[in-house]
Amino acid sequence: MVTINDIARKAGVAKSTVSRYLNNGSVSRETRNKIEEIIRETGYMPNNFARSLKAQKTNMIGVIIPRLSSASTNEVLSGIDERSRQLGYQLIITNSDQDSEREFENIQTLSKQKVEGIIMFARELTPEHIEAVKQTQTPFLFIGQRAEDIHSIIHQDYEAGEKIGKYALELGHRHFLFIGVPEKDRAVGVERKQGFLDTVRAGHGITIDTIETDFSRSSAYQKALKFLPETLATYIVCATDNIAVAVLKASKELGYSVPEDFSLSGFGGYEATAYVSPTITTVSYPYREMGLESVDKLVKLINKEEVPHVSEMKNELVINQSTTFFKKV
Amino acid sequence: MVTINDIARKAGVAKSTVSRYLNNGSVSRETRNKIEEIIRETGYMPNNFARSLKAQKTNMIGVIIPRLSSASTNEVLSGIDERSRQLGYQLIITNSDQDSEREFENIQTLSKQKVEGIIMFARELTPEHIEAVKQTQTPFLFIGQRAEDIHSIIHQDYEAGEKIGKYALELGHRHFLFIGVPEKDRAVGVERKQGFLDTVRAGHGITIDTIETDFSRSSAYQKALKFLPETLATYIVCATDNIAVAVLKASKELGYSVPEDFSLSGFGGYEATAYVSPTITTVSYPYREMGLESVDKLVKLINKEEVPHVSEMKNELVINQSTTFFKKV
DNA sequence: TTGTACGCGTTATCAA
DNA sequence: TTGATAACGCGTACAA
Repeated sequence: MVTINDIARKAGVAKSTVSRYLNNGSVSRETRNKIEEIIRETGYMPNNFARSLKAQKTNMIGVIIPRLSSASTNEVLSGIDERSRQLGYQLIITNSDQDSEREFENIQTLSKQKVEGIIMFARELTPEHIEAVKQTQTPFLFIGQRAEDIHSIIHQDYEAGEKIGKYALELGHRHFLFIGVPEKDRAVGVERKQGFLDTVRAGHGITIDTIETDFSRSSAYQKALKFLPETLATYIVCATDNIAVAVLKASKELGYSVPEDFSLSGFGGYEATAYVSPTITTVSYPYREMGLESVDKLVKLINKEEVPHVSEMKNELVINQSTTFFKKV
Repeated sequence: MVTINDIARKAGVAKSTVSRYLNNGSVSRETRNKIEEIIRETGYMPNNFARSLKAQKTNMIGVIIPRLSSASTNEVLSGIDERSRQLGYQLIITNSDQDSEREFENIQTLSKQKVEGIIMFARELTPEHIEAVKQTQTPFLFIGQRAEDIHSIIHQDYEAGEKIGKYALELGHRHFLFIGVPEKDRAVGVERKQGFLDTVRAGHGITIDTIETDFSRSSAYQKALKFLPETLATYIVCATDNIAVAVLKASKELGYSVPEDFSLSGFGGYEATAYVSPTITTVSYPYREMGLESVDKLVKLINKEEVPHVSEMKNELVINQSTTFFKKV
């Protein structure tokens, strides 16, 4: 490897001079030219580790994501990438494969890398998670789940549930089926659902059935093949767009038509909802903006500025073709 | 920051002893216990930079991707993540936003980080790219595009095109429309297309029209709204699954039914092709395996082992509902 | 088993 | 403007 020493020797100057050239640039024209030439010749590149070691700063931000193949995650990630780049931070993205053990590991790894801050996409939040984060001295930000004592940035999931509930009632529906996910995920499994339930429960003559699945399309599809023929619901609320896409698929397979036989909606606002037929009514979440904001917030944390414990991102009902007025049958 | 020196002082031993404990572990029971306790108390974590600086090894692999929101990219990435984890490498993922300048930047950045090897998802490959890579002393691997002088791992795109061509001919089709992408992307824009063209051209009474779009769904959708009413083709070949999904969407919008009015196929084998109706015939690419193999190959490069310049990944025709026999109209 | 001393590549301080 | 030197945190000969 070619080091600053090599450059100095070949240029016939002290390495401190080369260093000065590299940073301030305040050197004489003559030596500057000489150094520039040697650097070009040798293809020298400063060693970031030595630099970080000295400067006690890495300019790196660590990100922990649950999986690499999620549309929403990637949107947020894209926002994180953009903003951190603007701010001169280098990103280290680690994947936990939806496994808590690996989440702990990744927190450790990133701490050892001496990243200046960590952003973690939270799924379920156990006491061990909180503990692991507190151990770390590194500024920390959770995305997606509200956490005690630790800063977080979340969606208004309860409100999103309310929006769908209100909208469905307005359409005249009274018989609902909610396809949810496990409650370990508080944001999606509890709040989103509760917002919906609290809203529709307020009405009269309402029936609400509930089914639980996971975040994968395939599970939702399999389950839908079973429950669709049995349900009396005229409006099916899916906890995510992926689930909605899968249920729609199963509906067609079984010969139902949406929204004639029942209305159907999701949450998220993924691109996929716009490229199926009918297009799916959903609540659009500002994923990219969330990524931008999360970096802003983390950087404030790094700089020890005051920031609110929880930041909430607003969302928006998007009405598409998959929902329509209740028709008496 | 708590360093190995602090631990040593508090434990009343030399830092070399602590270091030995950290690495070999060969210390007396007594000191071991003492050190362990102090480390637990202080939450000490070794500084990876100092470590890398000393060891001249970072155990990091750099990855350059064109964008964060691509299904195929993420599948490959997932494979890369899995294998590099198994092999004890830490991943640094950087995003180039489909911009050549940023690709060069990222190559630089990763080199400075002293990653041991770089995997880059290639889009278009210019002489500047080749030059930038050669500048770097870092072992380098291109994914997705064949490159002179530089190691690469690619799909059998030409063969994939052949498969679709052969299949379409067998179904009795004679009038084709190929929806392609710019030729800057040699793999998809040239080879995939050429494999198809060379195959169907061999027959008689064939007509082939060609349209060019980009990789986004929205562009393909907009264009499809225009060309679908005009085309006489009975089989539409889309260069990617995303394009196929968009064309299918436009077809429905316009009142056509697939495959009754025309057959339609894509390339890639994305999950999305299975969750639309009709499901889309495609060629399934082994993205995840490609990720695994690319790490294997890069590691061999790092260890200066002999490896073939180009590795090819096989693919497979997947027949779904969007294609059927040609029916005389 | 333990401790001393040095070097990894860089930057910062201070004197020349 | 330049150069000598110390320091960042760690690992490792080598000596004790």
